[in-house]
Amino acid sequence: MSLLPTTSIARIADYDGQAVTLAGWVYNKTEKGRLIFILLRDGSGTIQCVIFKKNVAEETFAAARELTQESSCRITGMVRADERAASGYELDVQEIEVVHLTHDYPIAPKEHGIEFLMEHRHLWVRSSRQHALLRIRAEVMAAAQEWLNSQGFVRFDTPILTGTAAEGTSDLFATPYFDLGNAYLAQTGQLYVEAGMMAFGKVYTFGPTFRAEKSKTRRHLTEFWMLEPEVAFATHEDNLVLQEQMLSAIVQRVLSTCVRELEVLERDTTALQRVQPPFPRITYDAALDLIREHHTEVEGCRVLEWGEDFGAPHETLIATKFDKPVFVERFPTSLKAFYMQPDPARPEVVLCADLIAPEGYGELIGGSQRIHDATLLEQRIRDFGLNVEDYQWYLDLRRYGSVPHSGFGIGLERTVAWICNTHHIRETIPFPRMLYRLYP
RNA sequence: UCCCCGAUAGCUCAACGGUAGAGCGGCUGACUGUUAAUCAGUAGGUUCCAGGUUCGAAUCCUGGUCGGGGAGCCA
Repeated sequence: MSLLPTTSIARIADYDGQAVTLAGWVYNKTEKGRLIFILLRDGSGTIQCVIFKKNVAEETFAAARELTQESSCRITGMVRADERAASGYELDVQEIEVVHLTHDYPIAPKEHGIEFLMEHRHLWVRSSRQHALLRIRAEVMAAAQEWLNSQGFVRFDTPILTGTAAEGTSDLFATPYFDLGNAYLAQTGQLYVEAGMMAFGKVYTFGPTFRAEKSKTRRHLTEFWMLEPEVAFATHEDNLVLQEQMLSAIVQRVLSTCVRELEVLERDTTALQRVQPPFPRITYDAALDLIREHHTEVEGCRVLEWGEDFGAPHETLIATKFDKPVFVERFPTSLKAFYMQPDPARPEVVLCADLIAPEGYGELIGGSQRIHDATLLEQRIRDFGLNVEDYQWYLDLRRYGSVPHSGFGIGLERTVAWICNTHHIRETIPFPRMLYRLYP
């Protein structure tokens, strides 16, 4: 066998005219008698390998003939630029080493139903479209963290097992926890990240969060990833600027580093190129006016009274009125979490904002300035019917060097779904957890 | 939790109360430019489960299971 070091397909252009060894899996194969084409993928890309019977040893041609879809192999050959090749290069094969011969790979190169594909998610992730989506997910995660790090943020990991419901709202997954009763899977790192903020100034937590709600839509998972930055001394205004800068940086980086993936997904990138600060802002009150004026344009979109929350149709309607993500700020206090700071000019609303994505992907970000006064915070905990004893540590943050501060949470899967323009967020995470999906 | 829809070959589907079918995939063969190749041949069935109606049920009825789309809730 060849002694050449293994080369990645992504770097094949560097080896034009040279012999290389590639290691990967057969993505597709076409036999034409004495000529065989093998489309090889190695995770970094795909390349067509060409085998002419008269140009190779008998055992090499025989090996090429027996290769099936998703068989693993090492292929040695000469890299040759070719205009007929989709990637611009082909490999003229000299040797083939079959590593493992696959029989009856379930996912054929044809249309499949979603149930079948979800049941084979562990194999489906090899397919080009899924590969592109998950590659962009990884890039969004890296872009977000590297941008925050460059701005002086420190990653501060918050617990997944918690003793109480953080916000006291949504349904939580419970699990027995030794002699301490139930533990709950975190629905947010919000409260804990505030402790980190008081220690490091600018922090973020990034990890899976869990909601036991029986949501059954294309925008919901029971396990999803959330990135939650928190900044000391930051006002509501500072918070919005941070959000639009971070999201713009993420989108622009994906545009520059994931060109091939966006092509695979057939994403119209002109809409993404517009994602630059500043983003439009409207108040909750202005949003109600907008809904009143245009509600007939979206099915199921009824006029709302002041104090009612938006439904999915309302968010869709608002999104259609702007060509960038749009902030809706200053919601009625009763609609939001207990820890949000009242607007000093209008105590009936809080200094918060939801960022609604264009193209009907719903709320990407929810953020707010937090209450920094211990007395007010304790009062709000009681008003919301929560147990003050559970929040003593959280109140401590306001008793020892309290400062105004703000933060937000951005849903990773919704962000990726929007950037990729994919219909359902279940394709933006390797193994989606949903109401009726716990396997594989 | 509520509303709507579905389950037939490995996959995607047809058969609409009267013999269980096609395409793709698999296998065999032909082919030196295919890339969801083409052509010929071939194998492949507990029609989701349990009852019921009927001379006869994939088809109609009842219950269940599993799944899909949406709402609410949320990110």
